[in-house]
Amino acid sequence: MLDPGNNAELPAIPAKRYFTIGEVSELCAVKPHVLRYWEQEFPALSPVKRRGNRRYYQRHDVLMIRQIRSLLYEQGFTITGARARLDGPQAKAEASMSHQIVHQVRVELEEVLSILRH
Amino acid sequence: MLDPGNNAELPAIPAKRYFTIGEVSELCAVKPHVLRYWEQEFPALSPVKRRGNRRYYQRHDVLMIRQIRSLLYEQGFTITGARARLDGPQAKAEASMSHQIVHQVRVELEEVLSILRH
DNA sequence: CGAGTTCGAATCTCGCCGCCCCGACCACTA
DNA sequence: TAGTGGTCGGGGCGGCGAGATTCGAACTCG
Repeated sequence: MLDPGNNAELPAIPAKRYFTIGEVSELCAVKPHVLRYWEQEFPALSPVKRRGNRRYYQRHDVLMIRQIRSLLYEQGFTITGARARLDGPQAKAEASMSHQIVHQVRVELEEVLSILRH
Repeated sequence: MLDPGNNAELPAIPAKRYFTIGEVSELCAVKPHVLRYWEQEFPALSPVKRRGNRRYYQRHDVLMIRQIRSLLYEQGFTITGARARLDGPQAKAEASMSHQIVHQVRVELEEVLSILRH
C-alpha cells in the first residue's frame, strides 16, 4: 500500500542539524502555535530545549510532524486517533473491516453447523 | 483469536431480512438519533423506507454501520475522514478482498449443499 | 544595541458531533 | 378499536476538540 505519511508538495528538509520553530513551521506548513499545541498532545514529539526554553527541532522531529500533519489534515484522523496510530500497530485497525464481515459469516456458519448436527 | 479494538463485543446479527432502527441500535450499540444523523453524513447508508417513512435496515446496512462505528469510535477518524475512507481506494481494496473470501466460502457451501441434497 | 523571534499562559472562537425534547404517526397485541 | 410502545422529523442546545489570538517578557543574532 501507499506510504501514509507522504505529504505532497512540502519542501525538502535542508541539510542542517537543528531547526527553529519558525523554520519547522515553514517546512511543514503548520503554524508555530499549533506546533506547540501538538507538543502537548503527542508525547513522542519533544524537541530539545536550550537556553531560554527555546525549541530546537531535529530531522526526526520534522518527519514526525509531517506524519502527524498527514494524519490530521489529509487522512482525517482526530488527534486521539492519530496518537493511537502513531504508537500502535495500525494493522490492527486495518484488518477490522474485513474481519467484521468474515466474523459475521463465521457466526452464521456455526449456526448452520449446529443445525446440521441433528 | 480475538482482534483487539474490533467490534468483537457486538452480538451476532440475527437471521432475518429487515431490522428496525431500535434493533439496529442494539446490534451496533449506537443510539437511534445517531443512526439518523449518520444517515445524513454517509450517503452510502440508506435503509429502505416504507409506510410512514420508517427505516428498514438490511444486513449490509448493519455491517456498514458497524464499520462506521469502528472508524469513528475505535480508530479515531472524524466523520469526514471516515467518509473518505469508506469510498476511497482503501475500502475498495478491502471490500473486494472480503468479497473474494465470502465468494469462495459460498462456492464451497453450495458444493456441500449439493451433496446434502442426495 | 535593536529588530525580529520565541516563550508560556490565558482567553477566545468555531464547527463537529451529537443530545434532548416535541407532538404526530405507526405497528402490534388483545 | 383502543391501548401501548416504538418511530418519525425538526428545532434548539451544547460540550468539547482543535486550534487562533493576544500578551508582556525573554531571548538571538547581526
